[in-house]
Amino acid sequence: MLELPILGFLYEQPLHGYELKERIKALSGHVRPVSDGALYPAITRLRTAGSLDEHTEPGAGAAQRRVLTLTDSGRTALLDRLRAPKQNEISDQTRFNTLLAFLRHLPDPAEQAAVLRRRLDFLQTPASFFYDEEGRPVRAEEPEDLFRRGMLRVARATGTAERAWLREALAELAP
Amino acid sequence: MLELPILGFLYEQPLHGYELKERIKALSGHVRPVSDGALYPAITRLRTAGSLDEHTEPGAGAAQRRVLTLTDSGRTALLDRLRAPKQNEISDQTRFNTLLAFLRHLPDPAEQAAVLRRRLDFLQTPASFFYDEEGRPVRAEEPEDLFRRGMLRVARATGTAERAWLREALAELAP
DNA sequence: GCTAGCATGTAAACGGTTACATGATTAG
DNA sequence: CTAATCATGTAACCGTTTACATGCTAGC
Repeated sequence: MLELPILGFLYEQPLHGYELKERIKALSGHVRPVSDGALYPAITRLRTAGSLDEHTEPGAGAAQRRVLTLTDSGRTALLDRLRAPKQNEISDQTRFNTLLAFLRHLPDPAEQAAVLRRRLDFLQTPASFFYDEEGRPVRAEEPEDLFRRGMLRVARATGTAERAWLREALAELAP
Repeated sequence: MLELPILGFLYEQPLHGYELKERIKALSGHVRPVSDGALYPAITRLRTAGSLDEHTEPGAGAAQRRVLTLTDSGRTALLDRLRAPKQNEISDQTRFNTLLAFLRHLPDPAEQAAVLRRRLDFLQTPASFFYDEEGRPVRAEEPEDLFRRGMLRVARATGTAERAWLREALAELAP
């Protein structure tokens, strides 16, 4: 989960850990801060895997910076992950957002479109939220309580907006 | 994360593990299945904590069922968690949804409203997604690439729908 | 005879949170 | 002088995923 944004941000330019932390936090609207205990081990993993090179630079006040650069292998790893996301990166709202944030790095518009299409297919499968155990659609007014009606209403609005955007974007990518 | 839906579903009636698994999965629109390796240890934790009693019943085909019943202490634990959610249960979409699914169990409408208000306050704080590092609002057309524009557009639509619902719901709860 | 569904569990590995630890610079 | 920001790290703990393990019943 953390590795994708690390690779994604480093694709554009070398950065050190602290900068990565800022940017990853911004990706969630400054809502989900990245803990050091998650970030630095993730960097170490990627470095061990050969995706990252590092060199130190004097810090702007404070400790030495470990500036991280993406290797060719790291660049390939990023593109592979963007091209072939795992199913939970398609179905999970938050993970899919992370994917979207870096999808522009995929050089081929057809490959970008394929990812969007997977998400659209997922949002269109009726195996979902809006159907009860027997496959009957659940009406917005049906759930017994105020709160479940709210869940349904918000989920519907979100789905509608996202499907509309995905269709437009797909049209733009494959004119 | 798993403990809340377990307590929530058992609040209504005794269930065994397999049934809990089905219901928790349905809560996510059958998208996020619950693994046994998460469910059974979670049940054990809650039983050890005194939130659950269990007795066995013959299964409908196959193994014996361990039917779980909420204790008084478990009932209190659930209500406490609903009354005073942690901040990440307010800010995280998925977690907040889980909260909503069981919020009807809180007996006092004023307490229900307080939870909705926290979510509304969170959605209204401008420390968010839609503002850049200097606090300036980001326009929907501004981001450089198609995909980031999509993220923004969908996030906006979602936020608008949810805020509208929250305001209506709050009006209904405190007439 | 075989597969899908019912039903429960354990163990290893993984990734994340929280807490601990250090230390320099800059703005109030 | 002191708090915030910059900057990096480790260690204990926790919950989840994944894989392994077992076995019965009902329908094809």
